[in-house]
Amino acid sequence: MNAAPQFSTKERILGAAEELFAQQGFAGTSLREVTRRADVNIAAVNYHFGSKENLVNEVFRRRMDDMSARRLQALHRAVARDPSDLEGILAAFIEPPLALAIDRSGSAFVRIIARAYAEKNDGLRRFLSDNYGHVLREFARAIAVALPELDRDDLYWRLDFTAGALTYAMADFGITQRADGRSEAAHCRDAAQALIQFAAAGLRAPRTLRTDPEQGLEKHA
Amino acid sequence: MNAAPQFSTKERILGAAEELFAQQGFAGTSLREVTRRADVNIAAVNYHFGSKENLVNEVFRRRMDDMSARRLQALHRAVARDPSDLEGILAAFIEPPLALAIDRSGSAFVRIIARAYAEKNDGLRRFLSDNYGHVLREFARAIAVALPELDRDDLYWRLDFTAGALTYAMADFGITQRADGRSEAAHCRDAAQALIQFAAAGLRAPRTLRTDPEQGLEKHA
DNA sequence: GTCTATAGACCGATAGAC
DNA sequence: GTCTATCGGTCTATAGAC
Repeated sequence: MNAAPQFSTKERILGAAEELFAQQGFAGTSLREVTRRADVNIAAVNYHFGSKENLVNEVFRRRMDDMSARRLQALHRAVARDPSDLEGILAAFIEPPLALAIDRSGSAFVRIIARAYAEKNDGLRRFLSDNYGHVLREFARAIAVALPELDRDDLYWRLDFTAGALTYAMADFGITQRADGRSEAAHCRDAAQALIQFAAAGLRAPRTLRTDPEQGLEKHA
Repeated sequence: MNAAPQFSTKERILGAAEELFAQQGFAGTSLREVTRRADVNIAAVNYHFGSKENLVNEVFRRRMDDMSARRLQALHRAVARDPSDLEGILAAFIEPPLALAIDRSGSAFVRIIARAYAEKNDGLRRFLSDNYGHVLREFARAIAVALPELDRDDLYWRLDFTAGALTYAMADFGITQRADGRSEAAHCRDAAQALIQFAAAGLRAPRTLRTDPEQGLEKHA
């Protein structure tokens, strides 16, 4: 279960931190646990990363840079092929993170992403928004081109819904369980296919009618 | 910012815990912070709740019982009116939590739900599944009746996606910001309307075609 | 770069007086 | 039911030897 010893101290710390953060969250994981699993001295983490917060950021950077590049590359390929191919755009958004989930080395990371969204007030969220917000904005632009009739508010809402569904599916929450005969890889492909189908239909839905500001949800208690 | 002093010690602890858990997570919040904000003695939390874990459970129970009852009541009303009214079923699922988000007293709680889904390995998840899992199963049954053509796997996937989108929207992650002129209540109604429209279209999408197990997502590195 | 040792603070939980 | 005081343990971070 421990990180392989042929990697550098720094790499071993990153790997151990990724697994533990995925299992227990950031606040719920101590540096002592991390260094114990990585089989390095407790002082090494401060030598290599300076602080726990910076270690968290570096755990993200190691995977996110690659994942964002894969998403944008797939997006540009899909748009060059056919700018109105909504399914192609969605596949570019959805498949790279789910492909990462197949790897043993990346499966912990996708659960970390879900945790990051729940840890709302951290510097981590600013770090993610600053460093990777442009990816989401580029997808929003491509979808606006593919669906020119789509209302701007609906576009943003629905892109958020898609991201939420993806995050949720990646973290394998929920009631859908992998069938016994189906491999992990096949399960992820099923998820990607199902989500592309679901999100494409949702994005193509008729414009949402806004209710009168006076009425609507009943406020209770 | 502190809880009003006319409430009992127990209520004040619950209220303070709810706000802090929403902001900082469960592991990230200490009982000392909770009792400081509630303006009660540190020993009171163990007297009234026994342990931190049990306090977490009670924070949930206080809101979840009511929310689940509202969801099921709305579901039964919608199904009695028209068993094929998918939008009505979805409204029964989506509106009670978003209505809770409007209340000042409940807005922290909806963010806690998102945290609960991210805190994967706790007893909390078992607690939620044991106590409230039947609600989700009842919605699955109603949707299966409303959409008899819908494939069983697709139903479960798409219900998960809807729950993920709802969780994400409630916690106001994502890029959709409330417009300056729009009230919090109107914003929540917008979210509910947009999500019902999105999820209904997604659920009505054609059956997802499963790929051949041999091909699919490229496994990388 | 890696170690030991420790500072300085905070944690959850409890005992026991009132 | 509420308080003070405290136990035994944890934590992040750092100083300084090697």
